[in-house]
Amino acid sequence: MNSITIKDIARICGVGVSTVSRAINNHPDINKETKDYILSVIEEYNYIPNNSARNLKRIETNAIAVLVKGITNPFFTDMIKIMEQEIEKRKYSLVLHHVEFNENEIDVALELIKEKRLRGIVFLGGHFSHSEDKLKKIPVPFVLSTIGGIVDENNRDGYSSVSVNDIHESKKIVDYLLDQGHKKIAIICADAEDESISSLRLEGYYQALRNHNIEPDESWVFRMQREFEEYSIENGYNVALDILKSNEEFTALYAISDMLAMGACKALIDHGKKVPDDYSIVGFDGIKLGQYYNPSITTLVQPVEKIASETIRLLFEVFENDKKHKHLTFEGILAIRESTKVL
Amino acid sequence: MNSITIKDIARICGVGVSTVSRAINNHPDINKETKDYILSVIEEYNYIPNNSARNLKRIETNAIAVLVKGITNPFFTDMIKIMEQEIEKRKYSLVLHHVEFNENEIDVALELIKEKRLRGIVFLGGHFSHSEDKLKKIPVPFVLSTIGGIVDENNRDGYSSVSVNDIHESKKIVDYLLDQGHKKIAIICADAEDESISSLRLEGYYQALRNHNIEPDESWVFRMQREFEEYSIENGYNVALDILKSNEEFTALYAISDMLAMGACKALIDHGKKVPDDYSIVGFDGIKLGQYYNPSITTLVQPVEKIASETIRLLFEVFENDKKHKHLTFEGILAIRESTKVL
DNA sequence: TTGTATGCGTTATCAC
DNA sequence: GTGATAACGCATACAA
Repeated sequence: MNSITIKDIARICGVGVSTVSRAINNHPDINKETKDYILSVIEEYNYIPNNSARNLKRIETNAIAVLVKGITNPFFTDMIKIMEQEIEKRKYSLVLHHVEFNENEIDVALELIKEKRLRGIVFLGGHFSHSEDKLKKIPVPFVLSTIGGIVDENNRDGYSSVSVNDIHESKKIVDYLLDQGHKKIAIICADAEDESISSLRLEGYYQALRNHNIEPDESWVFRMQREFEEYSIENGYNVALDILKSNEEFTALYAISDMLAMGACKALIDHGKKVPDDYSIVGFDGIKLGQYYNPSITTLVQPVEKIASETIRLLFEVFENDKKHKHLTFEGILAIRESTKVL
Repeated sequence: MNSITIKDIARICGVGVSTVSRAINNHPDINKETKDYILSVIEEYNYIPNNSARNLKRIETNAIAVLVKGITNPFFTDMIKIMEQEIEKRKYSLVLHHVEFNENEIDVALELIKEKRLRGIVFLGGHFSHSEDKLKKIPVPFVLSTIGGIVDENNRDGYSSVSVNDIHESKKIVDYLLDQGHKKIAIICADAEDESISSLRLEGYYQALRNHNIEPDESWVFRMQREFEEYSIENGYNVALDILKSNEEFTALYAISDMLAMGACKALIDHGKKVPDDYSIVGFDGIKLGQYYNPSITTLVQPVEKIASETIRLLFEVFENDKKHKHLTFEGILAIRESTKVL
C-alpha cells in the first residue's frame, strides 16, 4: 500500500522532482524529450499524483463546485450537465458534490473551499433559509440556482441568484386552471414552516384565486407528509389518499412538483377516478418524466438550460470581471398536456 | 482569502499546535478545560481544518468510497442510503463520488484512493468490462455491487461482487410471460457490444424461450438508441416507436429496466394501444417509480437492501477480518402488477 | 533547461 | 498533559 510518489519517479528517471512536476503540469520550459521520457515512466509505473498534496500546495485552483441537495432529483440532472459544459468551456473544472438532507450546505461549502481551494460555488436545491451572517462567511463568490427561498430582498449583495419567479409562475398555473372553468382547486405543498419555494408557490396560488374573486379556503391546502421523502412521488400518492378521505370537493389539483403530481394522479386513478375527466392535475418543474407519464402531466416548465448557463455566466463575471452580484429571474412556460381539461 | 490555520488558533489560545490538534481530533490525553477553551476559540474564529492537509498527513483514514456511475438512477438511491447506514454503523465514513459516463471508474478510484487514503471501495453502476490487469492495480479491497458484467468466472479472487443472477432472474420474467400464454415476446436491451447486465438478461430471455421450444427470433430483439441516455425513459419511448413502425407482431414486451418499460408503455399508449389489453409490458429492477406509473409496471424487484448491506459487510470482512473475497447472488422477486395480463 | 530547497496545514513522534 | 519538530507529497522560487 506504500504507493509511488513524485520522488520515486524522479529517482527512476534520474532527474529532479521539479522536472517531473513540470512534465505532469504541462509547463512550457521543459525539454520535450525529457518530458516524454518522464511521462512514459509515469505510465509504466502507474504513478498518480496525490491530489491532497497538490491542493495543499497550490495557491488557487481552477475549480468550481456545484453543491446539490437532493442529487437524485431528476430536475437537477439536466442542469448539472449544462453547468458542466459551461464550466469546461471556460477551462475550469467542476467539482460535483452531494449534500445530505441533514447536512448544512454552508458548512459543507466552507470545508470544501479550504480543501479544494475553490474559486466559486453553485448551490442547487435545498431550502436555504440561512442567516445573512452565515452567508457572509463564504469567502468565494456563489450563486443560488433555482432556490427561491430567499425572501429577504435586502442584503442580497453578497451573492447572485438565478431562478424563475415562483409566485408569478405559480399564478400562471392557477390562472390557467381558472380559465378552464375550475373553481375548486386543491393544492399540495410543503409544511407551513417551509420558507422556501413552497411558500412562494402557495402565495401565487392565493393571489391567483383572489384575483378571480375566490377566497382561498384552507381546507384546499394539503401538505406533504413527514414520513415520506419531500417532493417524492410516494408523498404525492399518500397526500392524495388523504385528500380523497377528506371528502373535500374539488375539480382540479395543483401539486408544486411534477413528482407529487404524478403520485397524486396514481392515487386518484387507483380509486377509480379519471384524470383529467374527473380531476385535472398540474405539476411544476417540467421534468421529462412528466411527459412520459400516463396521462402526461400539464406543468410549468422551468427553463433549465437558461438557468444553468446563466448561473455559470454570473459566477464567472463576478470573479473574473469583478462585476457585482445580480439576481436574475426567467420566465417559465406552461406546457399543457393530457392531465388537464376544461371543466 | 487568507484563511485561518491551526497555528493561528494555537497562537490565540497560547498553546502548541499539537494541543489544538488533540482538541479537534478528540484525543484522550488532553485536559478537558483547555480542550473546551480551544474549541470555543475555534468556534469563535470559524476555524475549519484543511482536509487536504489532514489527508496528506494521516496514515490511514476510516473512509470508504462509493463510486456511482449514473448517480441519478433512482435504482441506486436506496442502495446508497443503506450503504451509508451500514458504513456509519461501523464508525467509518462514506465518500460518495459520482463518475461521469465518459470517465473510467478505475482511474477515478485510483486517484481517490491516494487523495483520501481510502480503506475500500464500492463500485455501483456502469459496465465494468475492465481487464483483470487494470483491476489488479486497485490497491484496496473493492466490491462490485449490482454489476453483472463480469462474465469471466476465473480470476475473480481480487474482488467481491454482490448482485442478482441476471440470467436466472431474466428467465423468471420471460417464464412468467410464457405462462400467461404469450409466445411472441419482444425485448428491449442494450447494444450487441454490451458485455454487461444487458447481455446477461438477453441470455436469460433466449434460454427461457428455448426451454419452451420457441426459437428466439432476432427481429424481436430491439436495442436502445445511441441518441438518448442509456436506460432512460425517453430511450424506451423511442425504441417502442420503432417497434411499432417495424410492424413486428408481438403480444408482450420485456424491457430490461423499469425506466425503459415505462417509456415504451407511453409510446404504445400514445399510438392508441392498450396496456395490458393489447400488450403486456414488464420491466426489471423494481424501482418505486414503477409502482406509481399508470399502469403500474410488472417487474423483477431486486433486493436492494440485501444487496447494499451485504456489499458493505463483505468489504469489511475483507479488510478487517482478512477474509477472502466472495461473490454473492441473491434472489429477486417477480412483482406482478397492472402492466401484464394473461393472453 | 534543470535541480535544490522551502513551505503548504496538518498529524505523529518524541521529549519534557 | 503539553509543546517542539519532523514528516506527508507536491509545486515553486531560486540558484545553477
